[in-house]
Order: sequence, then C-alpha cells, then structure tokens
Amino acid sequence: MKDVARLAGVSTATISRTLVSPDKVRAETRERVMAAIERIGYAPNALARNLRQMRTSTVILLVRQIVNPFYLELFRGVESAARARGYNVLMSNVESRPERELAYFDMIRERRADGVILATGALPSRRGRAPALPPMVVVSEYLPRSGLPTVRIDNVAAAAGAVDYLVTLGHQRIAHVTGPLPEVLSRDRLKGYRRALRRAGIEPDERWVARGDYTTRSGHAAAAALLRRRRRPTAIFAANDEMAMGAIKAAREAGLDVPGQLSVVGFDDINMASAWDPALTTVAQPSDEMGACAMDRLADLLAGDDTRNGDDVLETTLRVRESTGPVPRRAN
Amino acid sequence: MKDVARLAGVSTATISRTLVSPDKVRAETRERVMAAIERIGYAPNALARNLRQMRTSTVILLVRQIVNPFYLELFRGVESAARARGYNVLMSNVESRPERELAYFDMIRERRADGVILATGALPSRRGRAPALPPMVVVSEYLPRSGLPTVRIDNVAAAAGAVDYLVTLGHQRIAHVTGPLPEVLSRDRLKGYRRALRRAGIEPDERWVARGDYTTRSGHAAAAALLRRRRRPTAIFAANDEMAMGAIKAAREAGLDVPGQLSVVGFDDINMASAWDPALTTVAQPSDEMGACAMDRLADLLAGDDTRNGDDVLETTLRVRESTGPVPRRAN
DNA sequence: CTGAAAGCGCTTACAG
DNA sequence: CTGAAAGCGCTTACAG
Repeated sequence: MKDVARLAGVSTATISRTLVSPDKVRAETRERVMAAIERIGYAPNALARNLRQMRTSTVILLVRQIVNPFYLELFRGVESAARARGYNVLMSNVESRPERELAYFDMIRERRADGVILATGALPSRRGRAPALPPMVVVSEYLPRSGLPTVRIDNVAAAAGAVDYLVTLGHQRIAHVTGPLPEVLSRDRLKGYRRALRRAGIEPDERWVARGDYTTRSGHAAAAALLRRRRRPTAIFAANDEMAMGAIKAAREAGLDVPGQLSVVGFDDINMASAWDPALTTVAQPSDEMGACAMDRLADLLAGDDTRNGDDVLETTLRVRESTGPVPRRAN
Repeated sequence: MKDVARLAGVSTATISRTLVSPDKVRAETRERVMAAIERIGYAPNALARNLRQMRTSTVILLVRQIVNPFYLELFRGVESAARARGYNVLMSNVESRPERELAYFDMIRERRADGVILATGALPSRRGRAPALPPMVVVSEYLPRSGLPTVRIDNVAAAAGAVDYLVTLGHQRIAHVTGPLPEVLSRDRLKGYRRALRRAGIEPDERWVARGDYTTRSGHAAAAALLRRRRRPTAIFAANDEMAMGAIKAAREAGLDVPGQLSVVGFDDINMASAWDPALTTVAQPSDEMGACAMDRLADLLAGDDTRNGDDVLETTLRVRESTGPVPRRAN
C-alpha cells in the first residue's frame, strides 16, 4: 500500500478511500491511484481491513447433516447471495453433536464470523452463562416463538396440497411416512396430511401413519409394513424424497407396480428425484431461493438495516412425475 | 484482554503467552490468568491474531460442481481434518466458470485464505501476469506433470478391477459408459476398462464404448443406445454411479432384468448407491479419507513441514451388491 | 478533496 | 519467567 501511495504521489489514506469510497476522491487522483494499483499489482490485505472494521465478511451456515442433498441446494443459494453481498460462507454439519454447535458460537465470540444461518431446527442449548445470541437467521426449519427472522415454506399447506392431489386421483386409502416426530417440520407435514384427509371427508386413521427418520432405509421399512396390511393403502405420502424412494423399492419387492397399484409422493425434490425410476412426484421446495433469501436477510441484519420483521414464507410447487396415478379399479 | 491483564495483575503479553505457548509461563501465573479469563469470559479476537500472524487459518476447497454427492463426502473429510488442525474450510463450486476460479485466487492474494485444495481437475488458466500459485494440494483429480502434491486413487486399476469382476462372472460382452473424455479421470477409467478386457483376452470394441457426462440422464441415453444393438452387452460398467443408475433405468424400460439379464457396475459409491433398486455394485472411493489426507497435506505445507513428495494413492474397494450377477445362459 | 495520525487487538523479539 | 514496546496493514474522524 505504501508503495502504491509513493508511486501515485498521494497518502495511504487516499489509496484506501479510492478503494472504499471512490466518490470522495477527485476523479483525476482516482485514476492516478488506480493506475498505480494496477502497476504494482496491489491487493488490499483483508486481514488488516477486517481488524480495522471489526467484521469478517464471513457467515456460518449450520446444517443438520451435510449428506442430506437438500442442504446442498440450500448452500448453493446461500453462497450465491453471499458472493453478491461480499460474504464468504462456512458450512458446517452439526450431526447432532451439540458440542459442535457450541463450537460455532465460539467462532462468533472470537470474531471469526459475523453471523449464523441456522438450518438445524434447534437453538444450541447453552451452558450456564448463556452468551447473547449472535446475529442469526433461521432457514428451512423454524423455532416457534423464538422471534428470530425466519425464511421457510408453509409445510402444513404444502403437505396438504400433495395429499389433495392424491385425493383428486381418486385415492382414499392414503398412508403417510413421517420424519422424526420431535422435529417441527415432520409434525407440520403430518398435520397437513391429516388436514387434507379431513377436508376430503376421510377420517385419518393412525394405523396408516408410519414413522420414519428421513432415511431411504426407514422409508423402505415403513412402506413394507404398510403394504403387508390386509387393507393396504393405494397411495403413500412420504415426508421426504429419500423415504419415498425407499417406499417405491418396498412396493416393487412386494410385487406392486408404481404407479399402477401404488402411488408415491415425496417431499423436497432433491436432485435424484427426477432420476429415480419411476421419476418421483414430489413437493419442490425453492431451496436455492430460500438460501439466498436467508443470506440476504442476514446481510441486512448485519448492515443494520433489517427493515423486515417476521417470517418470509416462500412458495412450494407440486411436481407431478411418474410415481403417481389414478387409484386402481378394484381398490375401492 | 486488558481487563483480563488487570484482573490477573500481569501484562497483556503474559495473557497472550498463556494462550499461545503456556509452557513459557510459570504454572502459578498461568492459573491466575486462566481464572481471570474464565471470570471475564474473554475470548481472543481472531481478527487481531490473524493480522498479527499474517495467516487466516482458512483454506478453500474448490470443487467442480457442488451438486455431485461425491464432493460432499470429500468435503466431510476435509472439514473433519480441518477441525482437528484448527482450520476453517470455504467450499466453493466453480461450475465451469473460470472467472469463479480466479476469484478464489484473488482471495488468496487478499489474504482471505492460506491455501487451496483443488478438486476441479484443472489449474485455473491465468491472465497475462501469471500470479504465483498459492500453497495448493490437488485431490481426487490430478494434474499430470504439475508436480503439485496430490491425493488420489488409481483410477486405471480401480476400473480394471471392476471389469475383472464382471469377467469373473462370465461376462464377455461388457460395455462402458465414459465420463467427459477431456477429463483425465474419465480417460483413466476407460483405460482401465480396456486393460481388463485385454487381460481377459477380449479385444476392446469401440462400438461398446458410449460417451456420457456423469449425469443420470446421459447414462440412461448411453445405455438405451447400447441395449438397442442386435448383439447387446450383458454387462455395463459406468464411470460413475449416477450414470449406472441411468443405465439401470434404461434396462428396465427395455424390459431387461438387472442383474438377471444385465449386470451394471458404477463408480464412487455415493450415498444413494446402496439405496438404489437394485442396490448398486460399485467401486468405492475412500472420499472421506481422501479429503482428510488432502487437508493434512495442505496443513503440513502451510506449516512448512511438508516432508512428503509426490502422490498419495489411496485404496479403492469393489462393493458387490445387487446389480451384478452371472452372465445369462443364452447370452454367450 | 487530501494528509497526518490514531488505533483496531493481538503477538513476539528484545531486554531484564 | 515477565514486561514494555513495536508493529501487522489497513480505515476513518479530524483538521485543513
């Protein structure tokens, strides 16, 4: 920087101003400075700038389990918005290890990051001396009554919409494979399932609700059990795509054609959903957009101009593909 | 820090030493300092430390396309090693946009990161004034004759091993779906395929090599074309799992049972491979370990004690699942 | 519009 | 083993 200043015949303050707020510098000076910067190949040292400004331009994205492809799409959205806003993104999977979550809060205390995008569905439980919450935006998941800015979808309505569609196709015996029920997202999707059934005049039957844990394996097991029933369902709505894929596998093993004898609907529209055989009908979340929106809100928060309040609720889309069809003739 | 120093009755230098090199501080002083730190709830400011030490403790992981699940596993490995070594990881997908790669090299120049783990398969082409390469380790991919420290598998041998296995099952008519052929990994796997065939006394037939681009769709199209032949293959070796999945889908559409009438082998062992129907036989890469190993080498490099030279070549494993079986009776 | 100077919060070579 | 002091490379309030 000193070299640039010498070459341009100005002070280092002017170099800095040219870079940070060029409008405060006379055009002629600015050009001289830019030429010198170019000549020397100068790049400002972010370390020094960060210290001076007491900001890192880095945010942390905390996800539940990184292997879930849904989070990947979320990350893409976060990253592209971050790039546009001049931030870097540190993604980290927590994998249900609370100490890892806390490690990330320490990173904020140590000023390694400016804020957090929380996609884990729960605030880290804090030890004795509860540190103040860092600037934070919740995405995908939400924390009821936390008052934190949140970017999400309406899981109840989206799930109900999927089941509505099955009803439209003539299905009455619609089963549901849930996610882990302590989680609010799983509960919301279950609620939507029940709401749609009632709306269609069908009394929800608890025996047609099977618990899964979002893995393909659990979807497979749950569906296998449901299909062993004497009166078996003609449609299964799974709370995510992986479980829907497991359900299709179970149907095939039971000798049932999908969608001829069993319709299956998933949730998320992960990358693999359209590649699956049969291509999966599923509720698409705008994951890119959700990530970008969360990053934008966090950046606003950090810039001190968070005008908005409450939740951003984004739209979902039911993508009808090959895994759903009209109810089989003899089934009703 | 000043507050801690006052409370402990020492200078800030001693606080710093207690944290950085505790052995240089008398035990009694150390305890007093630690108590004061605890009392005040002091956390050192990483921004200041970074500036002082001229290091960021951050590395960049550059991947080709983030949606590829393989990179996810790589990231996990990198991240866990990074955590152990005190580094943060910035993952970024380049998505074949060269300007993005360059952006990451700028980040090094601006001292936002200390080094790069390159998983893109190509050095960013640099503009006119070629800047010096940053501390860098290549992983998964490799750059022939670059002399850069590299962590990889032996793609030729691994591919040959997969084809050997098909030969063992009695297959003679073994087709191959390649990745994009400009890429060295795709070429290596093709080379391994040919080598195994020759070893088995089968003359490679170019008509049984179909080009794909690593997507499920391309695997589907390539396999569909192969299966339309009058003499159709009894086995397909695909250069990655997604294409193998597409191939299975094509087989089913052609009314062929997998593995009864067609065996399919993939490469990578992504998360979905075992969930696929039928569960995919595939060459498992030690992706976690590769990532961790790359991060370790980069950390050594940055610490100035990179003793090793040349490539780390890790072992692959053929995971035999349900998509492969003996050659059908009438086929030979 | 520009410069001189202070200061961000650490770490570390040096002196004792 | 400990302290006083310099300094990392910027940015910015202040003065002109």
